[in-house]
Amino acid sequence: MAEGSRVTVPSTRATIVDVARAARVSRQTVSNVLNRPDKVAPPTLERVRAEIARLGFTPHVTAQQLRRRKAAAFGFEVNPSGHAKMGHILDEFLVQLTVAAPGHGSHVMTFAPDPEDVVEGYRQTLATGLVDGFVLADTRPGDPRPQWLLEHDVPFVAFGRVWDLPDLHQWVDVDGGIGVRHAVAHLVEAGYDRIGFLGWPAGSPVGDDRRNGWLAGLADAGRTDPDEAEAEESVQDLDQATAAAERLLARLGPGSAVVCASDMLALGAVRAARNAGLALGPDVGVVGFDDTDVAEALSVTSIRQPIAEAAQTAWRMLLSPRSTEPVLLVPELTVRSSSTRTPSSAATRPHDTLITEEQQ
Amino acid sequence: MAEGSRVTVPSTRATIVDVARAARVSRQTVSNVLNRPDKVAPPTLERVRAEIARLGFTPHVTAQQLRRRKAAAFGFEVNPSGHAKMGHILDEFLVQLTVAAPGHGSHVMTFAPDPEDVVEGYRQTLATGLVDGFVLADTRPGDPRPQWLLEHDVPFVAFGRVWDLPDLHQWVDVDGGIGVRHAVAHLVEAGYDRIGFLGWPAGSPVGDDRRNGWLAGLADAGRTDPDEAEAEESVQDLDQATAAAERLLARLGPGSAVVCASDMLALGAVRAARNAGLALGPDVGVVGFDDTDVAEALSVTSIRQPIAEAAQTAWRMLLSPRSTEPVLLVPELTVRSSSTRTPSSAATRPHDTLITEEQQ
DNA sequence: GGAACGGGTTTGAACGTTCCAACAAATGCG
DNA sequence: CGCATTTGTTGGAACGTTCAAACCCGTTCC
Repeated sequence: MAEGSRVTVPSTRATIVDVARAARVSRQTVSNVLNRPDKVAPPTLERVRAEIARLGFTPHVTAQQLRRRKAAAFGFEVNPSGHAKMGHILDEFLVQLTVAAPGHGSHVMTFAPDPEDVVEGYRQTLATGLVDGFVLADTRPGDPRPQWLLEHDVPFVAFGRVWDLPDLHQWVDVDGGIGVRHAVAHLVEAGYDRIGFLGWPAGSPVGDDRRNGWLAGLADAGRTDPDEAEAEESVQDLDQATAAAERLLARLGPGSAVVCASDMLALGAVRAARNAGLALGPDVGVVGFDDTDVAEALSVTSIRQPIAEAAQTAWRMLLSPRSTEPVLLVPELTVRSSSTRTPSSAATRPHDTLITEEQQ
Repeated sequence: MAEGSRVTVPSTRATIVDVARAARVSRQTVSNVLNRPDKVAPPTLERVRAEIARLGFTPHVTAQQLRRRKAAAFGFEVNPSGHAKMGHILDEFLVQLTVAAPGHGSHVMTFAPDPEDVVEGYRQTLATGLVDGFVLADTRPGDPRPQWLLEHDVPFVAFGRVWDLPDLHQWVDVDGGIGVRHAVAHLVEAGYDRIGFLGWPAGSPVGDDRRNGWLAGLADAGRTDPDEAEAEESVQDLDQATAAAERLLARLGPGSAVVCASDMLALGAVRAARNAGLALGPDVGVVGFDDTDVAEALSVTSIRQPIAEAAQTAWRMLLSPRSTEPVLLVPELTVRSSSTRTPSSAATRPHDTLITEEQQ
């Protein structure tokens, strides 16, 4: 073993053997220091740790992956066309997943979908041994991925409900319905008379969820017969959304408010209010969804999904036994001037702990 | 696919030795089939390939990484707070980087910044052996990362100019200036009289770049004395942006147009036009930057950065020798009704190849 | 006082692949 | 025809780590 004679040139990274030699112990003891410190005698422990620090040794994760036969990494499929789909919620989710990863001793590997077959990208990625499993996002009814992963015994967790498999509990989602419900309560408390809903046509699970939250919110406030609602096909067609919001506001009358299923729809509502010569906040209340930069720029109150918490929950589920329950997180309301009736009440902070006000 | 049909118990994945045994050759020959097919006799090649297909063998990348002493993966630092900074350009860049990765035989690993020290996250990530280098984004003057990576001989490429190291050519960026310049030309051609600029205060490299593009565009059109410009501090404060746009439009007079340094500023310009009772397109032209969903929703013409191409270029630079030149990509203009003076000319497609019209 | 125990440490082997040197057979050359 | 060269293939070793079992030695137990 004359390999490490040249002490001066640290051209190559320090390995566990280098540390072992320096601390006058065997490789395995160094390994134990790192992985089972309780099994090592205190003096030895200290000596080895000193050498680790001195040599700046960091374990070679690739070698660990090979020997341990697990990657401690999970794959996340990015969607190249998803630009307009779920806003940028999924981008933020990926970021938060990455941020939370080290805390769970893991990593995130992104990969692109196979254009041919949905599951093929997953099969390939898994076969490389670079990941132990996957974090799914953008789950939808008819999604073949959960079924396939279950069949092949691949660990995974979904961000979004897994609609087709009621027995599968490995998912986190944000309870949009309760978010809207709280928004309605907030608008009632703020003093708006009637509270309408601007959403998407019935049929989409997410959209229906939010609409039901609106109905529940009205029921909470003792409104037995629902206020008006309008539905828009496209999130992008702002002109139609604006027109729908105009009709909605006309029917609701002055002093009313509109809860929207997205910030883009809220932008339509804001334009409708302007067109009708109504002041945003004092004359008409507007609440959006997702708390995007648009809502921030327009100073529109918006329902914010707790993405960081969702990412944490995802890791917890991934790394814990299958017995977990699904988790529905409660979104928070970022209150801005669009839901403030009077200038004086702008300073009044709601006491509901679920509602936070943005600090400027 | 009878890939792993129950010939034997396929509980464990097929390895290169399994293939070798089945094809009655040595491991090394199988390895050669995969890596240097030219060195293998045709009959053998065919036989081994058949077995590879039959057994559904995929090389274990982790083992390759260890033996080859390279990961064929690059790290990308995600920014948890960057939500509002560069729009969602960086999110899209990460996606496109991931999409292009397999074409270059590589992968992308995301990692979070170390809160303490900027380069520490890079040091750590590199030490694990999980990546060979990095793709930097969001470079700014004074950025310590390029210097450190150079000193430690770590391969990297930057998306965004590397300001402090003029001799470093390992970067791709989008030429915002020429994008604005083309936008000005487009507006001139569309028949707008005076063309203003709504941007950020002087001092930011990106903002100055775009403003200079505006000036260059005016010069192209033979305007020796520049039209009016306004600068806004914050991209988010839409009310101030709107007010600035109102002043700008008032000074420019009817039939003029405004080029904006961001889509959010363009939103301010759109509001200003509405407030002034001017029709967007016929009465006043507006062009935004980044072609976000806001621009799409408002039907605002916007300058789109060629992110997919930037990602491709980044990979090319990473995997080629250091001798490459830096690359400045030319953005495209997505033309919408906000820069169309007359209804008839809406159908007219500009002949400039750099300008594309969105197909609906 | 020998056997059983147990904490602490070491050694051999393995994870799945590629590098490297060696080798056998076929080919070229003088 | 003998020898050098090429072509195709092979086996040993190594990448850096952890698993599994063995080992050493001081205690405890009957």
